[in-house]
Parts: sequence; C-alpha cells; structure tokens
Amino acid sequence: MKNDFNWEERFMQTGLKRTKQRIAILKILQESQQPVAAETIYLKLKGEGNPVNLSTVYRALDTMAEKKLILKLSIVGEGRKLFEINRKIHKHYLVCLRCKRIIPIEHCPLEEYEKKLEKETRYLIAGHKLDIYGYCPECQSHIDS
Amino acid sequence: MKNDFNWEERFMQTGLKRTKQRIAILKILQESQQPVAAETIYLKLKGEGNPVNLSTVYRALDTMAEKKLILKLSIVGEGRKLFEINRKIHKHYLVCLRCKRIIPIEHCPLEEYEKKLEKETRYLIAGHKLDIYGYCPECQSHIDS
DNA sequence: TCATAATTGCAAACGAATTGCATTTGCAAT
DNA sequence: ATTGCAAATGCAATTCGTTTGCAATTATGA
Repeated sequence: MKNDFNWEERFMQTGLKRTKQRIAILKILQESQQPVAAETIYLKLKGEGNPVNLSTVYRALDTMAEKKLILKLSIVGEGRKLFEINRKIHKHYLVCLRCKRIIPIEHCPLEEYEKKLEKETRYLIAGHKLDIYGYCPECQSHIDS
Repeated sequence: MKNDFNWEERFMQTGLKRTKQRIAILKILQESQQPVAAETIYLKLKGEGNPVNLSTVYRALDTMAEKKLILKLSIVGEGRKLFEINRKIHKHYLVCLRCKRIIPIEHCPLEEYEKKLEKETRYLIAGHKLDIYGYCPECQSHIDS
C-alpha cells in the first residue's frame, strides 16, 4: 500500500474549501493501512491535540466521499461505516472474522459474470459489492473464541 | 419463488417455543416475495390486528436467524437489516438502486475463485457476500430521478 | 396440574449518524 | 489589505434502528 496518493491536487479539483479539519482527516486516512471509522478519526485527532468535532468529521467524510476523494465502506460484521482514501482501484475485501483485519483484493473475479447477468436479467448493472470473510493465518488456531 | 417451505417441521427441531408471535412472523416472511425489515413486519402485524411488540419482533427474528430458520441480510443502500425465510439455497441479490426491488440470483460465480484465494492468502475462507446493483428494466428509463 | 425456564411487553437506553442554528472561516472580488 | 458571503464548523439536541432490564405471562415436560 504505497503512499503515492496526491490528494492536494485532487482536492483542488473538487471545489471544496481547504480547511484544516479536512486536511487533518485526509492525512489520517492516508496514513492508515486499514479502513477507519469516523469515531476513530475523531479520537485520533483529539489525541493529537487537534480536536475536530465529531459531526464535522462525519460531514467532512460524507462530502469528501461524495466528491470521490474517499470511499465509504460497509463491511461484514462491522456496525459502523468505514472510510479509506480512494485510490481509484476497484477492489474487494477479505475480512478476518476474528481479528477484523482487512486485506484488499485487487483482482476482481466478476467482470465477465456481470455481462452475462446483464443479458439474462435485462438489468442495467451499475456495480457490485463483494466481501469475502474467513480467518487469517494467525487466527485459525483459535477459531473457537 | 415457491411456497414449499415447511417451517412447522424445521421449527420443531430448533427447540424454540412455538409462540403465536413467532408463528405470525414466520407466516409474514413466508408470504413475502422480498426480504423484509423488522419494522415492516411489526406494522403488518399491527395492521392485521395481531400486534406484536417491536422488540419481540426483533428478538424473534434474531433467535430464528440464530437457528438458521431465517436469514438476516445487509443490503446495499438499505440502512436496516432485512429478513427472509431460509430456503437453504446459497444466493446473491441483484438490487435495483431506484425502486429497491431485489431479485435473487441462485447461481454463485465464486465457488472456483474462493479456492484459488485460499491458496494465495492462506486465509481460511468461511463465506462471502456478493450484492450486485443496477437498474431494473422499468427503472432504466428514468435513471435521473 | 404444576414447576420452571423461555418468551413477551413496556419503557428506557443504546450506538451511529444527522440536524438546526449561531458562529467562524476560506476565498474571490474589490 | 479589506470586504462580502457562501461554505464549513462547533455544539447541543435529535433521529433512526436496534437492544436491554425487568416484571409479568406463557409454552412445554414432569
């Protein structure tokens, strides 16, 4: 997961105001290896001594997701929405049901299939969401707990 | 979607008490062509003159889902959980983004792929969730609204 | 019929997210 | 630099879907 995401530039193109809150939030998303919840961002910022109001965090995340700067994810077994920088790579997630670790899968096994389905159902297919879940190597030894 | 689901029998095997509330809820699920929200069930029962407390509805749905009599679904673009009778057929959902109509897809395009992924990632794969979304034939003409 | 655990109804509480409103801010035009 | 103003923020209150504690009721097996 390279840090090659230049949001400064993309941010400009959105027409959104460049506020310190939004910058701070983007920085956190950029540094995170995993998708993050709004509250986590809120707590991290508070911890750093740059508190940003929780509703501002929610609003910032939503507007930035609207502008496609970031992605808003619903993940299996996670009540809250998670957010991550939009690197514009179509991907899927493999989620560990025990430790909740998420690994991104960049190859999509469904491209072919969608075309077939379009013909069969006459739906115009706009997208799909695939999550795969299971147990990561470390967690396999204690699946009970 | 045939009505060949004999819950009477399966219900017995669960060890759950056969209460009129649970029976009423199951009947609604059985009659519904679409996955249903807890509140919808609650309102329908109230409308029929057999009111069942909303928290009872939630509890009944949860225990019956635990016993695998029914399925609890998280659907793209739907805030609430939806429930349906468990006909024990592994399936996916094709959801219309405009009218929210859901059509079930009974062929799973991922069986092969999961095996491959298990080898590559060393995760033990327990399952997956695939939703496909787009616009149904009727809604394609007014995608704007 | 009785005993008992499971289930229910009700009201209160919950976590996540959203909203109204007064204040502050970024930024374009002067 | 100064101004004007829409956009963004902070705060508190509110929403929505769901869950919980508890006392009263009910299904089931002895």
